[in-house]
Amino acid sequence: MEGDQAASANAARKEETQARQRSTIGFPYADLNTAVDLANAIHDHVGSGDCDDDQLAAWTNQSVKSSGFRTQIYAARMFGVLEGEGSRHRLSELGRSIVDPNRAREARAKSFQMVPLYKAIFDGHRGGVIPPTAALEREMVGLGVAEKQKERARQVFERAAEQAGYFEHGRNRLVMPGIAQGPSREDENPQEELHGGGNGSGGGGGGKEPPIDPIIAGLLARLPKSGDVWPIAERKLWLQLLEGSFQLIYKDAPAKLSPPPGDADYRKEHGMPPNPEAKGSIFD
DNA sequence: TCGGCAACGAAGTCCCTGAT
DNA sequence: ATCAGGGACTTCGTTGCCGA
Repeated sequence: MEGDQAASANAARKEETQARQRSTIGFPYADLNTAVDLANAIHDHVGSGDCDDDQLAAWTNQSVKSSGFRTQIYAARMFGVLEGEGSRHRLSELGRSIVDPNRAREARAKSFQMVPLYKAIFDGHRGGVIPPTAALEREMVGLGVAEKQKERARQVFERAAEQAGYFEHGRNRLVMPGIAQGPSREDENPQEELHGGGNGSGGGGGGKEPPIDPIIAGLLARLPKSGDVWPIAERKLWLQLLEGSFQLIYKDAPAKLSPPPGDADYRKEHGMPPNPEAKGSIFD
């Protein structure tokens, strides 16, 4: 009996474990101000030198073992403010800028875009209006945030955007704060500059528009090679994500100019031959 | 000496709860 | 509803042991 109970407990536990989802895109669980606080603590005590967990925890009145402290360290590294190996920490170049009142504004703006999730959202809504809460959370899930973390991710995102100055033109608009734009390479891709580069598909911020939106690039990167096995269900999911991304990235034509024609209507209107394969949606 | 494997610890992540 | 913090869990890299 006890064996049965243990077995069912194990089964339940396994089920629970399988339900547990991990995010596939990086985002911090603590906001930008938290990262700046850690940076200030290091700057105040050792300047550009390094310190260890114990010291940093003591300076910020925390316990090394608390998960809160670890979350903050992780966030500070993700914002590109701190760097180091293991339990040693020091200010990164960006961290040194962020504790300098003359450069803090620019550094905060750059830090915000060090986070892959935030950069993807920023690039996806450049010059446009960000969607309301529920839609924004859905978008985050689409970008790789775990379903159960979407709310927390959105909350931290909003705080960080506020703290980095991206909401200066209203909370529904993500606008890079006005800073003197130099020709430096760091402006074009701060993430590569400070982390020795990722694998490139998400890059392309800064002055120029990227040739392909990072969201689309991310989806393309997940496309299996020709000849690989790719189940129908997964293909549909991929196409749905692509469709959602298009809605997110591209503006629709003004209603007056473009009534929503069906494929047949559209072809007729534009003098094209009828599509022999037309059977409704691409998802059919 | 080398390769396989298990144990262990650190880092990263998720979830829950109490406070505001 | 949101925030803050702690506990618990998963993942991954390292280390040590053992047999070939």
